[in-house]
Amino acid sequence: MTDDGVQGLDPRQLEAYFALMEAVSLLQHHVEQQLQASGDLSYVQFQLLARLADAQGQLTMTALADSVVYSRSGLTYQAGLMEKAGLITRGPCPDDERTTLVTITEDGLALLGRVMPGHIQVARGMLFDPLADEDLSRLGDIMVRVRDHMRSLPPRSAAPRRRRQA
Amino acid sequence: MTDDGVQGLDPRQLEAYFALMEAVSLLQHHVEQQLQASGDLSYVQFQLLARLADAQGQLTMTALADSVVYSRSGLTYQAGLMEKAGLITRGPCPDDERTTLVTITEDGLALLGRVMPGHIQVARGMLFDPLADEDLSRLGDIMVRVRDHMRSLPPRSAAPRRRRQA
DNA sequence: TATTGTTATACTCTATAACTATA
DNA sequence: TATAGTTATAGAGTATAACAATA
Repeated sequence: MTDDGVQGLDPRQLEAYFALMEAVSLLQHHVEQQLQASGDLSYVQFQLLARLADAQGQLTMTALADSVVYSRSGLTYQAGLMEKAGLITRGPCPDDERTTLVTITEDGLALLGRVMPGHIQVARGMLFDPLADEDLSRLGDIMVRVRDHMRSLPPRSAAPRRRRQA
Repeated sequence: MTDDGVQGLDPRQLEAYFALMEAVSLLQHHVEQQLQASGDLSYVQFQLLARLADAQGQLTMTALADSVVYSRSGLTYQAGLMEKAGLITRGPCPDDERTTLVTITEDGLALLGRVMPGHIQVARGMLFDPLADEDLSRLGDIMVRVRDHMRSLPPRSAAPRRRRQA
């Protein structure tokens, strides 16, 4: 809270932060190109497929939007595209008539499987190659902890700003 | 998912990779909101200002575009906005008449300084808080190495796709 | 001929607000 | 009244290609 360096962050911290942001930016760029080339998928769409696969194939729109940090209308847009492409289907939910259940199709799963190898190869070439095995363990351990911490912070698809007048 | 590892990446590597991507996505989101709120800046614009400041205030358009991984036309667009906002100026280069030199203004530097504390605070709250000092050193060390490796890979503003017939 | 930068254009993505329907 | 999802819309951002000027 005092101010040595920029607001109490020492140069070591600053460097770590900026290196992280830059590295991931570069990685994202390449990954996006790979996904586009190999499966005509944007990164968001890839994420959506991955989440669905990870959740036994089904999620509600809201759950899906939350899991990718996304507005619901944005998800509706993407879901429209992906449904048209045959990667997912949308259907009613037996428990709650308001809810839409998104289901990944066979084609969606197949595409995910087809795209994954190249995706991973990019990650390996850019991220893992320059790291020793030990580094990787540490990085994994650290980032899992960080991610879980971040997840525990308040989300955002829920109430961007309303909820202030009854 | 299918198993026996996805293409030779063991689950540990996969988890590290996805945790990294998700954490940085979340971080980016919050940082963007902070920049917007505190300085009416997009993250790209923040990066541009930071690069310029880091380079003693001046860079050519191409150098700037490269340093942010950006198309030159995209940079022209952003530079237009930022010039209009008084954050940078563009002028001729004495050495090479083709080149445009981008210079950060006093206002640009001031804005960068004004925005930085909050920016860092977000990074601290989301990234550094859950980490021990030791973790931070490791993360910094690792990511600097990774970033430098990535930088050493072929860039991209130079020749997007042409250069295939001489 | 190659390179720097700009322009024109077309398109994708994203979010906000208004709306429908259920709970 | 609150929530799930969609729609309409408007705006920001990005890239590609064509272009002008200089090297």
